[in-house]
Amino acid sequence: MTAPDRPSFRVLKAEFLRRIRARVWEPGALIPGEHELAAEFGCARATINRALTELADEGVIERRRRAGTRVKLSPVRQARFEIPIVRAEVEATGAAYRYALVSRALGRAPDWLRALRDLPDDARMLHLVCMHYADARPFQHEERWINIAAVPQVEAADFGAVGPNEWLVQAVPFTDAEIGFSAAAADPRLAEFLSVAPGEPVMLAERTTWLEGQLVTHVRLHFGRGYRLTTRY
Amino acid sequence: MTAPDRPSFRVLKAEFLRRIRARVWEPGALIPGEHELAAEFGCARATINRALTELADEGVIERRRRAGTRVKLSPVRQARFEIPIVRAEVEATGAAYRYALVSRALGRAPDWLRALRDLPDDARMLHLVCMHYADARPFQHEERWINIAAVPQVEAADFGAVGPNEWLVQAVPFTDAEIGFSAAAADPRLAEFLSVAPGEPVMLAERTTWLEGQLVTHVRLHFGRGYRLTTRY
DNA sequence: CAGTGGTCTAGACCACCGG
DNA sequence: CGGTGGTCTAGACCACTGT
Repeated sequence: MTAPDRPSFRVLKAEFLRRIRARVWEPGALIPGEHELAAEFGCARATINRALTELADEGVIERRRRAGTRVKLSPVRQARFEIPIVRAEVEATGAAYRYALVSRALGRAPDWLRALRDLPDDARMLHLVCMHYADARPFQHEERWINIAAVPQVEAADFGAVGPNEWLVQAVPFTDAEIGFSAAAADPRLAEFLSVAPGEPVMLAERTTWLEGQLVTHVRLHFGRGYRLTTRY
Repeated sequence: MTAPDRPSFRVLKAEFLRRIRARVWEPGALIPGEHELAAEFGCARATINRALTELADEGVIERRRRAGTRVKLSPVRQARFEIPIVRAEVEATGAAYRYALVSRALGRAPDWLRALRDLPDDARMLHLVCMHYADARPFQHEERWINIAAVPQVEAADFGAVGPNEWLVQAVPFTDAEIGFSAAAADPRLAEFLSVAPGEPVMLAERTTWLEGQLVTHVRLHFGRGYRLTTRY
């Protein structure tokens, strides 16, 4: 007989998951408290807590003070997608990345954007349109507004060589963001940029980012044919 | 003067993020070790560790034993999307959920699926087509294959009342999964199901799930007009 | 108001890995 | 080899909330 080691939190997580899968702990049921589990496994409560906290974070169980821990009835599965900068995304496919600036203009925020993000009437924005290519193939069309009040130094950047995405990442890193993906039809202008047929379906990502509550940028990204957002979970 | 409280790990996370944003800790640079930070903030090393571990988990910093902790050069931002079951997704919008089975048939796996997921030639599958509605509006068209070898009891289910998604979640919970989103054009048959124009862009999700390495199910989900996958991060 | 989970501590041991 | 982060412990205090 080998004396069983004290279990690590990974072992505990796996065991708890096994019990849930095996219906030892049924959906909706209360599972034993942390003290009880610590006694059962002969480990510290903190170790049990770490395992359960991570399972809760993953959406498998639900924990509430006083009420205890329950197996979720309908587990909310979560998928994590990495949102890299375009250059990295293109280069990861083995293709050469090329960037081109289409237009650059200063002006007021368009009405829809002011309404969407609650901007002042006179908010000055830098409006950029650019293209990203994988080898010679159009990869992504980018239309972006940057809030000059939030990033004053952007006026000095010309974006001829470096794309606004990369520029912003190094100038204003680690912002809060909201992103949405949908399917859109390529209008004739966009179709030409992306070398697709007019009306062809393309993936559209819209992202807004803030720093300390102030809008930094809003961008509409249309992807070329065949783009697929994928992950395991 | 009030004596400053010992900082919580949340406070520490915020402070570390502030230092990174403010370039006190520059991209690529080594940050102080845990012992040093614990001394600076007058708290336990475990508290520092929790804050840094979470930041590493979020892709902001990179940690390696012996080498220390560095601010990531190109932060890989991650977005988390919740993947609920259809019923919950529809009901969350305030609409009434309705489900309808279109067809149910036993047979072999189609060639493309056998090739895609490396199934044996004679793998027997249950093929299902069904629709999900939000009030009277088509919400999602579902075409699914279920591996009978993995879920033998599926042969007894008729799916007239309960959709295969919900049935599987309660029969085979917590599987591994791969999911991909793309934009597709509605073919005439699909367009009719979804009440969209033929050729209109719709979001397509393809998901494959396994249990202990064995394929459980593969499903193609086409969403109705206006579907949007969205999150903050 | 009592019992649950959430957090922190001070210390310890150890795996890893760069020099 | 030695210093870093990774993990665990035994205990403590506390916030929250169901009864």
